Parts: sequence; structure tokens; C-alpha cells
Amino acid sequence: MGRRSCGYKQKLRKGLWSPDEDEKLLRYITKHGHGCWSSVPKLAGLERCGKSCRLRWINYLRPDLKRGGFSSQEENLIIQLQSVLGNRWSQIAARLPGRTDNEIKNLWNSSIKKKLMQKGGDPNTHKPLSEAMLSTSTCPEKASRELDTAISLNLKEDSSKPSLIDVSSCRNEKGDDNLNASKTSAHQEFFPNKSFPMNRYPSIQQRPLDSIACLQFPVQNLSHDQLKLDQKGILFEPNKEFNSRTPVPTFSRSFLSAQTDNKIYAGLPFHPMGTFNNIHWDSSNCSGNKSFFDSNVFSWGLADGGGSSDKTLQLHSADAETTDIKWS
DNA sequence: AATTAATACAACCGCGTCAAA
DNA sequence: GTTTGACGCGGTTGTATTAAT
Repeated sequence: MGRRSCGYKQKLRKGLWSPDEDEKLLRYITKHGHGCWSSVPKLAGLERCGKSCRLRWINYLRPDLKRGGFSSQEENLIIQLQSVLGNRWSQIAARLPGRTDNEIKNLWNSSIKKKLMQKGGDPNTHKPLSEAMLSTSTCPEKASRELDTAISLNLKEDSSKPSLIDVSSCRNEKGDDNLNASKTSAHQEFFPNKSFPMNRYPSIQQRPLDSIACLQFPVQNLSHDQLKLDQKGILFEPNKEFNSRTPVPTFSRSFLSAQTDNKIYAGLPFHPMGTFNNIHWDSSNCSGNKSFFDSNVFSWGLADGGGSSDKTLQLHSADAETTDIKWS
């Protein structure tokens, strides 16, 4: 039996909201707050379902909404975030104050997607179309899934140790977790800072990259050139685009950028073979924020849980202190 | 001026998750 | 442990507006 849509019991209004309805909802929520959404329509005198009221409030009536078109900075930020987070519009919206997930999703589908395609890029992979087609030719489903495997790590600003606020990973169509598969396929390789011989890296055509870790550094006064990403001692330049001749092809989707909210975002891929990525930074000029990055390097990777099914991601700081992160 | 196509925006729908019963 | 209802999310559809013919 299929799930009944909202408002099936009574004949409730659907479609566009009238100014009168907006007024009723606005007045009610301003005075009482929304509380339980399912009771809002009745209390506000509306013939709508709670779901519809919630949507109208979030997407249109909320006082903190920013009206008007998107700036080019906002568009660029959306493109960048989408490349890391995929179509997680609510997470993207959380980084754009005053914008809603619906608004961003609409912008993406109606405008940004087309712009990217006009420039010869693939909006799904953020790569040149020719390269994207090459990667999908061997496994057509993979490209569509690729962006669905991002991990978002947020480091607590007030913590003395790197720790986690939020980790989310997404599922493929079967509900499997790609990271889990990665972990079990190479769990014997998961040791912090372990070096792999270069020939262990698959070629770029095989494109083993299944996921990206996005680290958000709430570090003020830290510039690009103070934060360097490396792997096995190789330094990475921010925003560098890698190609098939790049010695370490797994970094084709890394990016590093400073955003307007005094945070630095570093997106690095997780290698399914279990490589570890290191981040070095120069904190000598950071005022007041040294505490949560006491040591100037940490690495992260998938933890070897002895083959257990527990999905754990571990952050390793240089002093070998480990922070466990679990995701559903 | 009328019609059609394209675009932008708003809202709906179905599903997953979570918590309470 | 199971069921149920509320909520939130992302995909999709509907509608209004604008541009082109």
C-alpha cells in the first residue's frame, strides 16, 4: 500500500498560496512560533496541510530570507560546494545565509547546470565533458554515483583537539555505503601515514575515486599559503587541476578555497585503496586559534577496524591521539 | 496581437529517518 | 521489537512570466 499524501483525510487547499493565506501563516508563526507543524494549519485557520505550511514558511515567509538574484560569488560557492557535497541542497544552503535549499536547487537545475555545460563541463562530475565520458564509459552508473559519496567533516571551533560536529555519508541506490566497501576491500592497508609505492595507484582512467572528504577549518587569519595539503610528502597547490599525467591522479578533485565566513574549506578525496591525506599548516601567525590545532599536522583515513562491520572514520593528529567518528 | 517556447520560481510528492507510544 | 506520526530532504511537476516568432 502506498503512502497517502498529506491532507488526504480532508479536502485541503493545494497550489499557490494567496496573500491572505500568507498573512495568516505569518501572523500565527510570528506570534506563536511554528511548534508542531501538523497543528499549525488548524491553529492558524488555514485549509492546508502542515507540510505545505512548513514549506511556505521555510521557502518564502521566513524573515531572514535574502531576496533577489544570486551574486556571482554565491553562484561560484554553490558550484564549489556542489562538487564536494553533491546534490545535498540543504547542506549547501546551510553555507549560504538567507538562501533556501529549494532556491539553490532551482538555480542549479535552471541556470548553473546549463552554464557548466555550455563551457564544456559535465555538471555531474565538474570535469571537462570528454574526461567525464571517458570515466563513465567503463561503468556508466559510477559517474552518477560519484558525487553521492562525499563526507563532510566539521571541526569544532572550541575544541582543543580536532573533533567532529557532523559526518554524513550517502548511499548508493541499494543503500550501501561506499566507504564501507572501500574499507573492507583494503582494510589491511589502513595505517596512518603509511606510504604506498607509486605503482599502487590506479591510473586515472580507472578513476577509483569514490569519495571526497571535506574538511572545514574554522581558522581565522589563516591564508591559503599557510595551509598546504600533501600526501606522501607531495605538496599540493590549491585549485590545481590534475590530469592523466599527474603522478598522483587521486587528487583530481581536490580543492582548497577561502570563503567569506572566515573559514577555509579543503576538499580531498578518499582513496579507496586506503591512502592517507595529510594537512600541514603554519599556525605561527594565527592569533587565538592555536589551541585546536596544537600540532601542525594531522592526517585522516579509514580506520582498520579489524574487519568489523562498524563504520568508523578516524582522525589522527600528529601526537597519535585519535578521534573516532561514526556515521550511520 | 496572438501563439508558442523557454525560463524561473513555487509547490507537491514520495521516501528515509527518528522518536515516542 | 514493532508501529505510527512528524519532520526533513531531494526529485519532480505545475504555474506564472518573459521572450521569440
